[in-house]
Amino acid sequence: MSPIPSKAQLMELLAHSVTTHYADFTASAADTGLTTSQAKTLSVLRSAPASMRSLAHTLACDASNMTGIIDRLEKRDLVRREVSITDRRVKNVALTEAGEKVIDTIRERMEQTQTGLDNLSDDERAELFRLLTVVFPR
Amino acid sequence: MSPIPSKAQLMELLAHSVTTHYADFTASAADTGLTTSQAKTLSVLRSAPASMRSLAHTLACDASNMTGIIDRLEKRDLVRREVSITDRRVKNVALTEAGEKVIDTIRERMEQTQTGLDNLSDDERAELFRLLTVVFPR
DNA sequence: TATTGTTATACTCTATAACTATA
DNA sequence: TATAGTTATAGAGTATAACAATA
Repeated sequence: MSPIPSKAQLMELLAHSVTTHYADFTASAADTGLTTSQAKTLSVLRSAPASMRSLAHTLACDASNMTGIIDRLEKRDLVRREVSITDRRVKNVALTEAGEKVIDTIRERMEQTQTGLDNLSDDERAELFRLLTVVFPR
Repeated sequence: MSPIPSKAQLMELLAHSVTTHYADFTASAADTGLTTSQAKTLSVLRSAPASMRSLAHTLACDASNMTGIIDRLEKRDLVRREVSITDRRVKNVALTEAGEKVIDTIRERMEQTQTGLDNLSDDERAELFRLLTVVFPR
């Protein structure tokens, strides 16, 4: 039997995993000339457009920060602002086609880079998925 | 049997775990008036003093960044610079007693915050530890 | 009155390049 | 000459506070 790791040991390993994963994502984003925050924003928008306010909430930053981030993405034609029809105060941010391509490219690189997952069997993947869901419930 | 998650699903969950863990650490650090980079630096120094150069390497940032980070920590008496005896170009950075207290406090809060780990049995902890080691080898 | 987005401000992090003092 | 640390610089992220437009 393998020894039972202490909470501290698991935290340390998780922190290491976090750092590794984070570094991979940052590197993939940097390859396309994007910062981490910009890439995260595109990633959130990949599933659906979102208002400035909800973007700030999802990315866990102040709403005032989104203005600059979206400004820079819009300047590169990766996103566009659209005034909401139902509430003219709201601006919905949507990916352009170029924006979709960029985030898809980053995601593909991530899949190729993170080869550690390829070391797991199907059963092990399912188990890791389950355990992480327990530790980090959504 | 549980369904086998796709690589993309696992990546997404890992990203979520990353974000959660990162947010917890950032919040714990902020409670003591520290930024993430500052808290990480204290964490690295908790085990042993280190030169500016090796700190930059460990924290994966340019050496020039360490000057400012250590300046701010030193201004608050959390660390101190000591010129190396063997090589007078080198400055070893060490935690002060106050610095030790601060990082220990942050770590204690992290342990209390991350209750998700408490949801796992001993066997599950051991298995999560093993799987993460395979995915993120050191 | 409350909310959405923006602006202004100040601080921190980040990389690059040039500098100094040592080796 | 090579290396360790610093400085100068510029761009980006961050929070706070105040503001205009809209609800």
